Amino acid sequence: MNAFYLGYEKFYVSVDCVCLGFKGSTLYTLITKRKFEPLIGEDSLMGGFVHPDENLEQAATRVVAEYTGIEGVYLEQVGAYGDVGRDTGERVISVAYYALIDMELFNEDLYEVHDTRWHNVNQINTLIFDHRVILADAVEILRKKAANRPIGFNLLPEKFTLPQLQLLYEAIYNTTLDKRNFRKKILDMDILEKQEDKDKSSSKRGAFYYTFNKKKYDQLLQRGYYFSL
Amino acid sequence: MNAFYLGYEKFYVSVDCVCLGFKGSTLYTLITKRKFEPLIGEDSLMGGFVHPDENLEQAATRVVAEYTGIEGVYLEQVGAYGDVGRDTGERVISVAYYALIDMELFNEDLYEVHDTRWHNVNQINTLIFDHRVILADAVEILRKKAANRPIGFNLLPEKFTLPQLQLLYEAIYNTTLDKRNFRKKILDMDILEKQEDKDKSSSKRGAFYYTFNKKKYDQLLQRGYYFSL
DNA sequence: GCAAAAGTGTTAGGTGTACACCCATGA
DNA sequence: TCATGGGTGTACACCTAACACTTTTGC
Repeated sequence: MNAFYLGYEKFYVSVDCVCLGFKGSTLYTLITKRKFEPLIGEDSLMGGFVHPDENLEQAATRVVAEYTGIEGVYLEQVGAYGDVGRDTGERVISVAYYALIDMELFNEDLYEVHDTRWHNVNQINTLIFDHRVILADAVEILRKKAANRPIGFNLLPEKFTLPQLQLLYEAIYNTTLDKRNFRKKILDMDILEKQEDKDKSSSKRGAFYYTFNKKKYDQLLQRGYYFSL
Repeated sequence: MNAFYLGYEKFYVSVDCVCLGFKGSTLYTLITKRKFEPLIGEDSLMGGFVHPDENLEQAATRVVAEYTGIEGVYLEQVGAYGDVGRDTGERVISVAYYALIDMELFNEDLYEVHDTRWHNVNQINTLIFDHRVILADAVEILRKKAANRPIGFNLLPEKFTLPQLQLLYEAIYNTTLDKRNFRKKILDMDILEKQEDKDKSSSKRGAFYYTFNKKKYDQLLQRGYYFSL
């Protein structure tokens, strides 16, 4: 116990998690109804207080698992939010993370348990406190990151098609991309494995499945290869 | 007072500041000797505990002013660091910022007051706790940011020369740049104002001074102009 | 007059972008 | 057989990167 520290105030510290998912051609984020006062019942990001025995990222992992049923998701820190009046109940300093969720793994039983729903990222209205800012910052960081690192795969099932992947990037960047240019670029990176089978759910002809080859990706990274989409 | 919050633990929250400066052709960072136990006397970033009545950025501004004598520096958040054992005294969650300092404004009286010194960023050895990681992360973020936003000017005096500016970018990216290409690119952005007078300190011929035109820069930003260096 | 840094244009190669048609299949 | 989405190659414009010589001036 160090005497020096004693003169200073302590704070509640929480983590707030932006859970992002992708389905069809739109990006979704999970929103829950706040369970306690103040602002009980209002739309909110998933949050929780940090425990004394866990790191920040562990806390975020715990919260995401609690609300989605998925362990070990891809997490990235968005930043710390500590304005004096941001939480209208008490002074709470929050560390925000975004999580990339494969929506196929989401446990739908939890919809009721926590009163959650997936919302189109571009159609979010009011959220409590500064959660809209956190959401906007998270999406912004995802955009930048996705432009140099192939992290989008975390939003897709293990097997996905190129049209699906393109729709994902179009949703992230909120734009449209040229099919031929997109395919050329992504295939030239040599980090995808073409599968034998096809997804026939969205067309008669069917689109070949691909998988992300993380081993190849890591090798290329080490050789200083620069990815950009 | 909300009953719900009461069940949770509170934490010490500090800010740690990476003060970056530039002189000659090298990037410097300010390092201080820690003033209290544990690890008293060891090399450390500038830090301080957050006060109940201030935001995180205000805390960082306060700490930077305390150690440099400069108010209102350019600040950017690096992230939150909260591993359980990171501070070997108590559990402290730290929010890190980097500050871009015009070294000409630095108050040298403070060298003694706080036992500080400027060190070449590339020649930092051991720092306490996770401060080396914080420093590395800060420089990394600066590099990325400097590539799309002309923030380097915050490291230079109001009037600077193009050779100086080039040396700055070479220091940030740790590389060498072609003089003609660099000048063309930066002048084409149309955010610099050529002055009448020259800096004769580094050559007989002298190099023209320039100033950064923030108004023009903001206009271009609003028009969606994309900067990149 | 010479040393030392400031300043100045052009070209080739590569990268990004625009663009249109055929293919496979189920209904 | 036709409607629907999957899959493929090329040409041009632009941007990046490489490169060498002249100018100024204090000593």
